[in-house]
Amino acid sequence: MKTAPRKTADLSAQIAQAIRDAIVSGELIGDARLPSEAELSDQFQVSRPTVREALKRLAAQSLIRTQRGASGGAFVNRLSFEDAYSQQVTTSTLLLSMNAVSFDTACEARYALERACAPLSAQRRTADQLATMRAEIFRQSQPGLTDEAFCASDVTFHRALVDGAENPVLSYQLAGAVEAMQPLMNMITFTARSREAIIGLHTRIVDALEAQNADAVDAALVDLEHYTRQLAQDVADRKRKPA
Amino acid sequence: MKTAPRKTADLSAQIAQAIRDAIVSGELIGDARLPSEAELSDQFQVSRPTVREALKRLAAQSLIRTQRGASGGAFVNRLSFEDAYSQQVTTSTLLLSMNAVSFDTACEARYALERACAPLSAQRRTADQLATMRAEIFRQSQPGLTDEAFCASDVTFHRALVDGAENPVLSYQLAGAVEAMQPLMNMITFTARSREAIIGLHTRIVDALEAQNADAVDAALVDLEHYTRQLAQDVADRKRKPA
DNA sequence: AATTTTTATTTGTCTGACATTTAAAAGTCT
DNA sequence: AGACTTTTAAATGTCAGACAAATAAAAATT
Repeated sequence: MKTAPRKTADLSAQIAQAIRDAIVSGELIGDARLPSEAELSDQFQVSRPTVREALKRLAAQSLIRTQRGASGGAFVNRLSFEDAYSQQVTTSTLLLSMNAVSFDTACEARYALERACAPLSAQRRTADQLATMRAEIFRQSQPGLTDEAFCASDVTFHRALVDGAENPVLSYQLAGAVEAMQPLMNMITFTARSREAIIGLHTRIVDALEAQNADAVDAALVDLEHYTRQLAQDVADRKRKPA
Repeated sequence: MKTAPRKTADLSAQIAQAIRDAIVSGELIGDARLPSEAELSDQFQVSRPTVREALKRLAAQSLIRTQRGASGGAFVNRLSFEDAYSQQVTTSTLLLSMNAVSFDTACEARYALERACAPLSAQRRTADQLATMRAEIFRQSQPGLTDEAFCASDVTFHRALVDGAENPVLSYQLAGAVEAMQPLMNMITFTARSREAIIGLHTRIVDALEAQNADAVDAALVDLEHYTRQLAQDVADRKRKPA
């Protein structure tokens, strides 16, 4: 019999967890300096390399940063929205690419979340954000644009839509959903006609936002979702039964 | 003049990034075995401790796992929803606690996202999820429940609501928004009367879900958001001008 | 007083060793 | 031959001690 897996974690993992707990519980406040590696070795009764492995684990999560030199050391990071945002994007991207999430599932999630932002965006969008969106629409209408560039512009457009809600927590949460879709979107080849259709829907969205008409934004997003899923469906069909 | 900050990253960070890129780009596929630490030392021309620090960084992001023993080594992790989920929760929790996000901002984001799930949940919720929600409502009605236990039950209730959408990507994205709010919610003291009101709203939500009435779910969520924000407002007022 | 030099501290990196775990190979017995 | 035990080799985990490099503070110099 194997009595419980006995998951004795590595020392470095244990130490990382102990420090992480201290940070999460507020025992170690932002910008506080941790003891030096030598002191931590003493405290935890392990060697310095082991302590260092623990610290690198925390650094990988943006929980601490390190500085060399006198009065240097490891400091508790005041997690910025940017840091959290980029972590969110890489995690989401990997999750979508490695877990074989269907395009429909990802797409459904993305548009459900985006529609959640729409009413707030319609209410609060700034002139600046409207300008960004119109600029991206213009870019999307340029002939000779690669599919990748079209997708990248699409991401920028939708990020502006999300940012319009003027809620950093929403922007952060949505970052993953929107950007992680990009690799999936890149599998679609956009014909001139489909680009035109998307640009038309984007224009409807901006116009509705400018008019602060939340219902119209929602309706346009619903149409855009359907159209996007239809495009993906066509790609799948064509693959199954090529010309 | 300082020409560009010259952020020469640590060797371990560079190596971690190189391997990360290989994973993200699909060059290293899931469950693939990385070269041994000794081989990596050779390839990157650094010492083994440096390689190990790099590997620990990747392990902290659940990108790899390591196994000791003969045919052991570092393997590319097939990122599971659970892993991504827990990372999402810790990042979100830290972000909310360290960035002094206002209760209103967090609450607005949370309910906006939850309402995004509501229509899908109303359509797809299983009997199992409804039962979970009703069980939590019953637990919430028990007298003598601590505020913390009440909050925890609240989280379980809302997670069931989100899971009802039967979209793992949505569940993953929402995990952070819902669970990260818990520390903020814990600052609220729930009177018998406010608990009763919340339980009433929860019941409205479950009933509407059971009836597959999306609009009614949405309306109940709107009411719940307003009520929650009112409670937080009361706490803030009471603190400013105590009895 | 301002500038330069020195010094001490701390992280970054290396070398080499040993401990521990684990799967596979080799050996042994029935 | 087949099942069991023992040995072995490969890999990660951990340690100790050293030196390099960066950096801020202290000391010395102009």
